[in-house]
Amino acid sequence: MAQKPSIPKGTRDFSPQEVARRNYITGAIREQFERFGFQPIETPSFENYDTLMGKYGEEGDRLIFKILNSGDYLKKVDESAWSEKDVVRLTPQLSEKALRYDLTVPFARYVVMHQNEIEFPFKRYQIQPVWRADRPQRGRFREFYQCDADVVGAPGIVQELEFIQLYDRVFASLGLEGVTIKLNHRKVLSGIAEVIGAGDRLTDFTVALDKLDKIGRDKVEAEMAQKGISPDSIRRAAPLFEMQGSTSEQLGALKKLLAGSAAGREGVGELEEILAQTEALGLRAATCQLDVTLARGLNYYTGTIFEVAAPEAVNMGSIGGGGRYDDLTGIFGLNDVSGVGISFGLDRIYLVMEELGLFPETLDRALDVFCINFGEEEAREALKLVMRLRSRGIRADLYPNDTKVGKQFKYADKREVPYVVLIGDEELRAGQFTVRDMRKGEQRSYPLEAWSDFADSLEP
RNA sequence: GUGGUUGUAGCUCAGCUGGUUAGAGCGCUGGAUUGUGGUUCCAGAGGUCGCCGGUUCGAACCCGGUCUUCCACCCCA
Repeated sequence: MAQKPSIPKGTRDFSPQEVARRNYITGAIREQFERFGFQPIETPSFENYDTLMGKYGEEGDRLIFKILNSGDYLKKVDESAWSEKDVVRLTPQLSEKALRYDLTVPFARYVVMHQNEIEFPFKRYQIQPVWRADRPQRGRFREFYQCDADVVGAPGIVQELEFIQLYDRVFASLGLEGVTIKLNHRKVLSGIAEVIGAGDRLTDFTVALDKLDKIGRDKVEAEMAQKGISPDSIRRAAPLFEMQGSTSEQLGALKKLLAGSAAGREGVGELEEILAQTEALGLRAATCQLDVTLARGLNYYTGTIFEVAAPEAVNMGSIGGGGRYDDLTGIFGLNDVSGVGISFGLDRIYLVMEELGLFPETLDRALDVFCINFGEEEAREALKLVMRLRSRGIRADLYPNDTKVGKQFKYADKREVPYVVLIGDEELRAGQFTVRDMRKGEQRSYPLEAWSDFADSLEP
């Protein structure tokens, strides 16, 4: 090892403990996904360059990891692009593949490619890593996992209700309380822009509005003005900044503001219905609330928009998000297929759970029974016992060689093994094995042939 | 992509205005205890001070570059 090895910026190794904890989270998510009727699919870690580029906006294109062509990758480069250092023209000549940036676009591609084999409505889930060439921060990595569930071919608001329930059940099963599911509607946003006379500035308007709780009203108004939204429009948007009170009060204010917009009225109507029915169904761990400043993923969402905020006690951005897109597969040539979906951010949920101390201690235990090795003859008997216990589904192991007993115990202690079995020459002569309960510090013996009594005594 | 920040033993961190042999706690190894971990006591090992270059008689410390960490933007899970 000439140099210290390292891993790329924004990537991580995962220890056994971390993998156990990550599996605990994905296990809970997977279980609920399946319980709600979703089926798993997987897609390649890299896609064709053209499949991904242009799907996430200009910012997204910048953050996509491009894969350099193999072989003589300069062969196809055209001279003028090269001499002008024109990156936009050059990149597609150097790269024909790119790393998956999210799970939604590959899913849309999948649906289009397999449309004749799929039963619609198609409910799929997908738990895979994605890559972004972003600058890392806490809870922001260049390689991270998304856990997505989407439905295509299912119009109407039943799916929206289902997704709120799904979010809630996952967080409830993880013991993660206090998360907030924020809800908004693309048509509400475009309706507002329309009625205040900023319909042509929808994106600038919503991007600025999104920052309201972060930078405050004055700065939001300043940003809107700076983006070319007229003072009159900003003045007419005033009710938005003053929205307070109960959900029904907010909905009332929205309805009033949006009276002149058909799309806006439709959006408010859907939100009202979703909120009312969610109220009726009830939630276990999360709360659901209307948030008109929520403006994510404008590039493709066309209906409901979701974002999940971590509990307030934890400083972490969103731990999930999603929404409805009426025509996502349209970009791949399949029109009029409606989709709606949500995503869980595994890596961020991990950080939140760690900070709140929500991981069960039993996750750190990889062995139930551990046998001390006293030598060849004793080890043969121990191995026989180990195999019997394993056949009963008990995680059992034998120390590989007969080093000092103290050292073997220390190893068992570090591994947090609850039961240590001793088969030394004393036990061998008596035809017994001794079990030490490491937590209680008590020991008892069983006849060798009564191993199943011991197995029965272990908690399932 | 912009601005800032961090890096010293396996881990968490000290290290004065630049001064000779870089420290602590925890962990690790051995012993007290050759069939008993988690407590205690004793001893020991372990460091190109992120990396490259510069200033200086002399650099962990100052300067430049680079990598990394974290933070604020941008954006987002």
